[in-house]
Order: sequence, then structure tokens, then C-alpha cells
Amino acid sequence: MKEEITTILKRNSLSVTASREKILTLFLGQDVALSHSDIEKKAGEKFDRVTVYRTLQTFTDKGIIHTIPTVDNAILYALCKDNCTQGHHHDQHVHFICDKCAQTFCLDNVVTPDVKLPQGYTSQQIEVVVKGVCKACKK
Amino acid sequence: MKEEITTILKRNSLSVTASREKILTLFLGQDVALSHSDIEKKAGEKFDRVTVYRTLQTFTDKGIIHTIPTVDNAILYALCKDNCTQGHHHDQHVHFICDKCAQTFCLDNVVTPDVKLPQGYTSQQIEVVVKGVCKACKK
DNA sequence: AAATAAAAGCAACATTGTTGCAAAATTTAA
DNA sequence: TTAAATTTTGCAACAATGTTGCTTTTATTT
Ligand SMILES: [Mn+2]
Ligand SMILES: [Mn+2]
Ligand SMILES: [Zn+2]
Ligand SMILES: [Zn+2]
Repeated sequence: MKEEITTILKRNSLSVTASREKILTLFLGQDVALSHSDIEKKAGEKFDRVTVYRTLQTFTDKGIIHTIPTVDNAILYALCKDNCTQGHHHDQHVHFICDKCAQTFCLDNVVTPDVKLPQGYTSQQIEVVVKGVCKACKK
Repeated sequence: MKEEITTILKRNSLSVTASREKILTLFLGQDVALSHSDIEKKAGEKFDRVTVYRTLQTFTDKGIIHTIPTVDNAILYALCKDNCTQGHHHDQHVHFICDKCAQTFCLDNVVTPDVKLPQGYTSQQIEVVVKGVCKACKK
């Protein structure tokens, strides 16, 4: 895993630092989206809050992670699984928020549906967030 | 308009106060979504910030307005046009954010598309936010 | 008009996010 | 391998946003 992380960072011409390794480990270790405060907690007191902000910004810029909109004013971040690059994300997948466990998942295989807009509107990007009960919680 | 506002408030068993009238006026006066800070600015220095927070919360609870998720950590609020009620919103419409004018619109006539989820997931609510160029900006 | 109920304002505080700059760590070049 | 150059980090100070308890004011009911 350590190797994978180095590869990702190098590929994006980022220096390999402790905080970047740690934060990337968190994302690779599970498949749910994380908020800034999740990361701040899980990364422990090892890193400054500012560093976390800057790291998430850098990763987003580089296309290593992407953001997920929520109604409750908390940006979520998740790993990009497609080959997103600097300034060019193409995660056209649906996101799912579970009402029971409150976790957010990338449904990488569920492609964003098309939307028929009224005359005059041009679509550039479509975000779809579904709320409901996830697979694990349904049982 | 003043009359309409009173009707709305009474219907929701809310007392008619200056701040509620003012904030509701802002929503009725145009068809774009407003952020908390938009409202704070437009409502002027007349009201305390806390009052604005509480009013938006109350209106949302009652189903007078609804929230719109955005990727940049700024909740937007817009009038409910359906007959939403306490604890029961049903604004199943698409939202549109214009990249040029940065305004957000409710596309009340564009119904949220269905999404086919993987086995085991249950959908309860679907949020669709489209980014692009709006009618006015296209010209 | 008085009593009751509800909302507003204020203060104090918590959380979240931003910026400039010096110190530390990483990368590059010698 | 070491020194220089570059990048990143941590710190401090600050700004913006959001929350809570309590008192005063305003609106509604009797
Ligand atoms: Mn995703
Ligand atoms: Mn809407
Ligand atoms: Zn769940
Ligand atoms: Zn526009």
C-alpha cells in the first residue's frame, strides 16, 4: 500500500510527505466518503488543521479525490477511481447517503442519468445524490 | 403581496413578525435561490444574524422553503412551490446552477429522473443538481 | 386591556475556513 | 553524499459561520 501511495503522489508530481501519505491511506483503507472533520479526527493530532485543508485542496485539484455535495453544509471527499487528472474530473457516478448509518458511498457503477432541460439551458455537469438505506443496513 | 405573506405564515401557524415578512418577501420577489449570507445582506442590518438562522430553520421545517445542496459548502434556500408541509417536502425537481451568473434556479417542471440502484439499496429521495449555462446567460 | 405565548436580540462561545510567514522537510543538482 | 533550491508544514492571527441560554420585546389570545 505504501508503494501504491508513493506511486499516486509521484504521478501527480507531489512530494511524498507524512501527511499526504496518512490522508491517502485513510481514503484507500475504506470505500466511504470522508468529511474534513472525519479526516481531522482519524489523522489524529499528528497534523495541523491547515495542513489537512491544504492537502484536500491539492488532492482535489490533482484529481486524486473528488467532492460530494450534501444538504447539511459538510463537503465530503472520496477517491477518484477513474483516471481523473488535474482540472479534469470525470466521475460521472451517483452518490448514495444512507439514512441509517449516515455513510456516503460512491456508486461507481451507477452512471449519472441524463436530464432533459428546458429550452435555452446547457448542461455541463450533473450531480446526483440519492438518500435511502444502504445494502449493509437493509439486512 | 403583504397579504399573501400573512396567509402563508398563518397557514403554518406562525406569528406574523417583521423578520419573517421581510425574509419571505425576498423569496417571493425573485425566482433564484438564496444563501444565508445573501439573505443577511439583503435583509439589511435590520435583523440579528441569529434571527435569520432561526427563521430559515423554521421555514424549512414548515415546508415553506427547501434547501439545495452545493459543492462549495453553502446551503441555498428556495421557495417550495408544491404544497409541502411540516416534515414532508416533495420538491422532486431539478436544480440548476449557472456557471456564468452563479445563480441557482429551481427547474420546477423538470422532474427528478429515476436512478437504478444496485441490488440491496433502497432509494428514499433523489437530489439532482445540474451545472451549466442558464437561459439568460446563453444569449 | 391584561395575560399568555412566541419570537427577537444580545452575549458568549464553538466550529470552520483563510492567509502570511518562518521553520522544517523533501527534492534536485552538484 | 552533500549542498542548494524548492516545497510543504506548523503556527499565529484572523474572518466567517453557526449554536445556545437567557432577557426583553412583540404578537396572539382571552
Ligand atoms: Mn464519488
Ligand atoms: Mn427547488
Ligand atoms: Zn447504511
Ligand atoms: Zn446564468
